[in-house]
Amino acid sequence: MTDNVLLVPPAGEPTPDADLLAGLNPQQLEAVTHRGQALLIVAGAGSGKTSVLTRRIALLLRRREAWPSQILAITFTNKAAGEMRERVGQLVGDASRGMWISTFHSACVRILRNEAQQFGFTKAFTIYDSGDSRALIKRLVKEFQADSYGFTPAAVQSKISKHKNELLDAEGFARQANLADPAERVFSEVFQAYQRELQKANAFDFDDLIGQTVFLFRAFPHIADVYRRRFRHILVDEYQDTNHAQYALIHELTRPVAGNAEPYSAGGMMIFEPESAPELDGASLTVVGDSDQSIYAFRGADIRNISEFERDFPGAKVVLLEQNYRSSQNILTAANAVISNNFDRKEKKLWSDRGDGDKIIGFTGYSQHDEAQFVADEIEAIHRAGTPYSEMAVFYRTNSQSRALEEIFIRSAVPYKIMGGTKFYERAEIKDALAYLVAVANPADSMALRRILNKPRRGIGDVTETAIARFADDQGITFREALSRPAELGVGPKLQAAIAQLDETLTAASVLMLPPSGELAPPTAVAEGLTLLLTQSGYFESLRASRDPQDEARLENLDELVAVAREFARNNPEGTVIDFLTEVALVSDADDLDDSSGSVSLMTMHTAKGLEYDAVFVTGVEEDLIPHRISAGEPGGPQEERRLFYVGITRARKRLHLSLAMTRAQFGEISAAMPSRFLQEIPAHIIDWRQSPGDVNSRGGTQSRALNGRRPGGGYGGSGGGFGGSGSDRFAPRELPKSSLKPLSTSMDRFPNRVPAKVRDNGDLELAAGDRIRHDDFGEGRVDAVTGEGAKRIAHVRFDTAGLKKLLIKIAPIQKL
DNA sequence: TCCCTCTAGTTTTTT
DNA sequence: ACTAGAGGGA
Repeated sequence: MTDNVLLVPPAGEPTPDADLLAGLNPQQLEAVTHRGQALLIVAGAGSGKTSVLTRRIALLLRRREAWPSQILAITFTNKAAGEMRERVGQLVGDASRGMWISTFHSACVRILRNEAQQFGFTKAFTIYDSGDSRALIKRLVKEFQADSYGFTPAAVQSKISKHKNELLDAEGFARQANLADPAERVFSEVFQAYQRELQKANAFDFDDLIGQTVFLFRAFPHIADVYRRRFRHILVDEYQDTNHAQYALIHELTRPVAGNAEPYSAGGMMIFEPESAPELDGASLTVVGDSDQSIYAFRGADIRNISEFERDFPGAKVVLLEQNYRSSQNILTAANAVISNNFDRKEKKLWSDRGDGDKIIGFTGYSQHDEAQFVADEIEAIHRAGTPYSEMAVFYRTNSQSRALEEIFIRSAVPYKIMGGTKFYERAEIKDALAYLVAVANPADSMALRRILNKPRRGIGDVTETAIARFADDQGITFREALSRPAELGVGPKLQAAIAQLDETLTAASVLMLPPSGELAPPTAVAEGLTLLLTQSGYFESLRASRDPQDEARLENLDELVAVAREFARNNPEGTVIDFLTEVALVSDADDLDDSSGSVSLMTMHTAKGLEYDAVFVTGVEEDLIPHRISAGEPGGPQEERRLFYVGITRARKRLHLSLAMTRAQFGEISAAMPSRFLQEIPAHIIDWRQSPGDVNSRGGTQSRALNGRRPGGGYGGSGGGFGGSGSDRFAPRELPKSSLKPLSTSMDRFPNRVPAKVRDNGDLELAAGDRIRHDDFGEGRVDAVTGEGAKRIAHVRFDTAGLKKLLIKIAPIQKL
């Protein structure tokens, strides 16, 4: 550690801090100014917790209660960390430099890089993302024939992850495992082999980053003490989503420091203690959270961490923030009504003084595309009324739901951006390129080497790969070292040449990116090294020569990656390959949100946590989706789903739309969907149904199972819920027309907005203002105007019946008349 | 070793 | 509906 490690804050006149306390309500004020060992801020959605957290930090700095280097703030995403850093910076300026504001994972990486050599790793360790560890586990499952015990790689991976989150490592598991059970024994073997491979590859998986840090602290108390002395104020955001390992980490860090320390070395730096060092109190801990927003139990988050905080930290102060500054009252009423159905929760009611606001808008589509069309139309209408696209978001439960939305958005020329889904860094070509970098930065990582061995095609297959691995084993050298001795591998001359070529390429890149000790690589080294690797390996060339049209996009993606590397160099002039790889490994979906892009954001409700928008669309509000089918069987599942829905609702500032479809295609099959039970938990009078489930039922002529199964004894409109139609259209079961008994398939043909699987291409169809056109779904209309260029030309069409629409000329199902 | 065809599983959420 | 992976043939 190179930063200041002062124990006593510097003396000095406190700077006026009235601005930091201005505009806070009494509870917020308390949360900002309370001083003590432990503080729990129970912050309902939209209650200004980020503001409270940043002001609390700013006040500590402004009043000279702490050096920046004594502050550790943990957030859930890198984006949240960046935002917090910026906001603290705005309040106190340069004084904010030197703070650690990061995610659990980033903070642990930083610690591990300092201390890795203490337990058999090097500073250059790599981080395996889930895909990497899955690949490794897959190999091991095969090797140990664990599949014959019913273990899939996915199952093994999640089991290992669960244990690690509980701080049970491979050895620990083996010690307490029931070895009489062959399945358990084979799992234990795979677990141990997995851990050995990681260690051999000088790599950590995501869970290890946290778990190994805790083990490090427990095994080497003097190292832990370094960090305990350093961090005097620890703040944790989204505390309800911490898992056991993270909880343990916080506990380790907030432990008091024992006296009489010996001189010791840490992070390569000698630190001397006076003989009779006084015992030091544990760091002051502030956690912020809301158990109603706990949505990560599936990955080990333990709600008890927050619900039992007061027991864990006796004397803790608890502050409750209930006033909501984000949403209008109707939205909050809906949110409160929904969440109050969860039993076993502390009563908490959000309230707002901003008035009722608009009603919640409901819509039921015939199909998912119909639903998507409603969303697109509504977005256009709101946009025309003056709300920028970037202030709108569409949420869904599962990533696969984004497809239908995307198809309709493209056709309707709604600018959108999908967060998550197939992530940039998970694309095969990007992973390949990164594997090249890893192969240089961390030669111990044979996984990376195996990945690039035959990319591009070099004629190196399974047989040759095994030969290399065996040679390495026999000689007691690494996989990487084996590559530099091709002649001894016992493979043909062609293969020898190919291997030698790869070896040369890696060596050349290594010279460029990792100059001999002491020397600093130039900032551009990473981008240049990457280009060199991809060029000299023939990777670029093979893509360019390919006839596969997708390879063009892959080339573009790689260009993008090189650009990312350049950008990284600009922001981190001293950043190494390792730093670059670390950053890339730890970015998440929520991180690359670009608010200035002028696009509507599409994302899962999980990704939406912590964000807010003027207008929010929660789509697919159906049984089996939210709550998701799989959650039904899990203890606490439906309750967690309800919290997830609650999170979705509370993201909206002014306008909330809840939509669903009568039918939904999944696995290529169309099936009927039922309205979600959560819909009925919202008071009927605050929902304005543009088209209620009842409307669709009677008008569309489908006898929907959706409504059959749901009818409570007293019919709809009973206590506190139900699907009121808009006005006179109110749904009444007895009004169902006879035609409603038609088979589903017949009426299905009439469902509007079916989207063909293949994208249509109108070539360079020319349209001008005044032209008449016909659209497959919307009928005839007149072109008002044409905007945009080339493939992105957009026709603004006034349809005779369907009204104003924007269409992407190239792909819209239209004909000129 | 590569390429083609067939099959099976997929879609819960993620640092 | 789609895709990754397996398996068989060149």
